[in-house]
Amino acid sequence: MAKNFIYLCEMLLSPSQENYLKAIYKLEAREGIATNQALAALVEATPASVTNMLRKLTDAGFAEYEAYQGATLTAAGRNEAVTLVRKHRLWEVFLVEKLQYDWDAVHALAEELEHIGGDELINRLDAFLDHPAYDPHGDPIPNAKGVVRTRQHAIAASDAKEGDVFVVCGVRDSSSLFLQHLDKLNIALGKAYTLKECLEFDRSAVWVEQEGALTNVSNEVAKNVLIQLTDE
Amino acid sequence: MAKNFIYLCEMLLSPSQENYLKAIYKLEAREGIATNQALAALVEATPASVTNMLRKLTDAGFAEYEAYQGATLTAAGRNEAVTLVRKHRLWEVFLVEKLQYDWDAVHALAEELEHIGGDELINRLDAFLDHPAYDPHGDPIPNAKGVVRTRQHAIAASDAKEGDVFVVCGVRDSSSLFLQHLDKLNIALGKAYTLKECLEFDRSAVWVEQEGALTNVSNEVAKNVLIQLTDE
DNA sequence: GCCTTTTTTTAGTCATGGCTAAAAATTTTA
DNA sequence: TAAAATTTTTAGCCATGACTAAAAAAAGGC
Repeated sequence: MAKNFIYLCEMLLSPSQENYLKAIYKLEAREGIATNQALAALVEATPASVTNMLRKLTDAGFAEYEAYQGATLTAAGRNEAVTLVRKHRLWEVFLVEKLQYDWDAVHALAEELEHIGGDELINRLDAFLDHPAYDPHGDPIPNAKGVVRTRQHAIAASDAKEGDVFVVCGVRDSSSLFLQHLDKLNIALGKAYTLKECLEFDRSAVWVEQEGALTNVSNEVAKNVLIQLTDE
Repeated sequence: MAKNFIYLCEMLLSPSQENYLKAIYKLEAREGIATNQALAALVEATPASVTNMLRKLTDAGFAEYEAYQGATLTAAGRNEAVTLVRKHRLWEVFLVEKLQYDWDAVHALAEELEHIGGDELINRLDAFLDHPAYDPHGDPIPNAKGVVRTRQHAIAASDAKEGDVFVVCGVRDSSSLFLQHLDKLNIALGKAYTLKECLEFDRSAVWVEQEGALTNVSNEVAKNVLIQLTDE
């Protein structure tokens, strides 16, 4: 009877555990493997705390963990992580679209909100927001089944060539500092530009808006802006 | 310098601490004094845990607490508690109005959401919802300054007399069980009725809807339904 | 292949917020 | 007013999730 209970009762994760799963998920995507140290940096804890938590997540069946080999997610763990990403991004859409927050101010709040409630809440929020495909930073929102559609044809703006016509569709850096810098440059998601000129000296570039306004974009900025080339 | 920091840095409360403040607030309103035992029941903990927490809240300046005398809130504590009530009720409005939840299903979620974020978030939510005055259960929502407008002229339906015409404006019991029972009786906030007959035998009553439908309402139900008598 | 450096783990602590069981204080009853 | 019942507190314990400092393991340099 007690054994049955274990099977019937869905495993509950603490917010802290959820953050670790999300961190492993991000690192798997970024560098293939989640080292102890990288995890410590992401969750803002010490490596010792990470070891401790990884053991728990492994015991609970959400991660695979071999000493000195780094962590990977199990199917269950990946599922949790994707759901968290979904929740995070949907709340960001809500905060920007409905509560009129600036795109650079929503991360911390979404980080709190993503731990609330279960599938019911998030699916209702999704419907209320009209099933958005992207969050305010251009990142794709996993659907209710956990499928993440990867952004097609997106490249870093630093890889564009003179004469290219493109639309800004995402950012690599979602920090408030970077996003506010884009605001100052008048660069926003969905805007179209033509790359007028690449300057060899500092690898910066001159972008032309459709209305003719010129923007000088440093290579450091361009590396963190994602674009889609358009046909013409 | 360190001393200044204390003055400048707003005191942060844990979710658990916030729940205690809310509980004291409710008990103060309901019975004037918050006994240790009543608090234990409300926050679902043991009296020993309550003693423990009350000492912390007293040290932090949010409650006054004399051994064996029960707890009261300080101005700071009351302020926190009212803000929590405001957050709770605004989230309930959001869940019912925007996410189409049933009124009997929102309490637990609002209980989680009320601990998220600060004034900025809740004031934006308030504006988004168009500054609602009442939550889905008819309870008044404190404004941004912490002013709670008490419901005027509300009485228990069990105090109505034969021939009285009234509008349902609130409930005393927000449990899912009771609210679903009201659903079955077709009783909802804002609906108008005439009290056709009081039955002496079991103190139940017959209500007539404007469209003529009859509802038999037990005294137990009537005691938990709040109404406003209308002129005619 | 050994020595140094880096990474990870162990061991021991701490704060939070619970718990139980027993003791103490208060209130009620007779 | 004294005994009984209730309420509150104390004392000691537990789990979670952090931390530090030291030990151990792995990786790199030569």
